[in-house]
Amino acid sequence: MRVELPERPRAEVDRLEHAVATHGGEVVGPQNRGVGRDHATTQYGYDSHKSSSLTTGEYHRSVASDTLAQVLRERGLRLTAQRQLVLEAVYDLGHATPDQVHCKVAETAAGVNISTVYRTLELLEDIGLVTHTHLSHGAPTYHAAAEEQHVHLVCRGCGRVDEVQPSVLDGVSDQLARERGFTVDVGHVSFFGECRDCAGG
Amino acid sequence: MRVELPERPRAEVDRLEHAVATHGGEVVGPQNRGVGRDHATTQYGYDSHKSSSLTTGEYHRSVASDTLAQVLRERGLRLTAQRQLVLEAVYDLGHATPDQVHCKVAETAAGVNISTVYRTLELLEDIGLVTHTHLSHGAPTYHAAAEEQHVHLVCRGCGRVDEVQPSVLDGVSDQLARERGFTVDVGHVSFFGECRDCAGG
DNA sequence: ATGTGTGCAAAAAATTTGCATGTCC
DNA sequence: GGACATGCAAATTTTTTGCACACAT
Repeated sequence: MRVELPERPRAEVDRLEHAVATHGGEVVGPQNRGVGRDHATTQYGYDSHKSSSLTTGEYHRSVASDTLAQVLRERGLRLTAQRQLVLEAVYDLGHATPDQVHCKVAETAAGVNISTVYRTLELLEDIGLVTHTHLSHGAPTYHAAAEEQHVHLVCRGCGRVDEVQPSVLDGVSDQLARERGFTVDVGHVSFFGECRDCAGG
Repeated sequence: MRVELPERPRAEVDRLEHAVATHGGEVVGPQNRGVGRDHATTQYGYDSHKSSSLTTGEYHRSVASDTLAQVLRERGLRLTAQRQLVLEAVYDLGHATPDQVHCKVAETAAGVNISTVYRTLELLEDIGLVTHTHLSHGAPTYHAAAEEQHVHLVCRGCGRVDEVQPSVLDGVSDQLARERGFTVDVGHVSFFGECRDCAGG
């Protein structure tokens, strides 16, 4: 199922190169470039998926690229294609497990390793660009540490994750602050329940 | 660190026996009872920890025993010492990972297997006696599916989990129901943030 | 040029499953 | 007595880590 890096996808690479604002060489496709397959394992590869409509993902992405580059530079860290791809994936997916992020990234760059995804998610969280929560079951899900915070509505029926303005919590958070001295982090609230569609059934 | 089943702890076993309302034989301490240690692995064992003050845990526990026995019977399932111990552990711990539950159970019955804990937690959740959520980081935490539901206040600073009446959500849940048709499960809400003590620092 | 990041493989941790045996009803 | 649970071990799955090599700066 993996792509062998037959060719580099222009659109994607171009954007990356631009974002990195660097030399004109190869941005991605690291090790063993020319090597056929020395030891059976697949190396870096590309694929030409990725539809480019002007989704909110797109918007976030470009903003993110700048922010990412900037924040990394500040901390003496490096901007790599993998890091950008992981960040984009998180923005695109909205809420995703490390594994889902990996799959998403793999659509574009098949060779990116899962451990890199883990390491990168951790880094991005450190930096403050993404956060992780635990929606419903199992694995942790990562999502953008959006400037505009939102409250999650997780449906137990269909698993959909919807969002609403954190302002719905104004009353509650005031009350909790007053009565308990507890400051609610409204950017990390999830309500579980049943959505309209599932309730109808 | 494991206890070898030198003797059975009276207090605990008594309660179990009573709850099970069964014969007067051994309630716990299954396989290899008399066997010294045939194959290196520790078998069932007991310990005499467990302080018995009248905590809310105690209260929950007795109520739970009845409920558990009853619900199990209804579904043609069996009441076992393991199941009771796991349930008690969940009540006592408040919020705990499968591993923590296992440790707690092990304080009383050292031989209970971790896989039994997993299986039992799943069963208890099925039955509706416990629920699991994902507080802050890492692993899932199980807690009693209390009759009186409550909202969790999880402090990111000290990790403390406080609880408040779900009534604080009345406004929000009404609003969400009206505007989004989303029915909030108020028994499973967690707010993350900073508690009074940590905010002071 | 050089220190950082990545892929890879293996280790560690967490969770699940099959099976033989023991036990609840 | 018979079905159901449990312990145990092994299989899976998820996450972490050590290392050598490549690459961003």
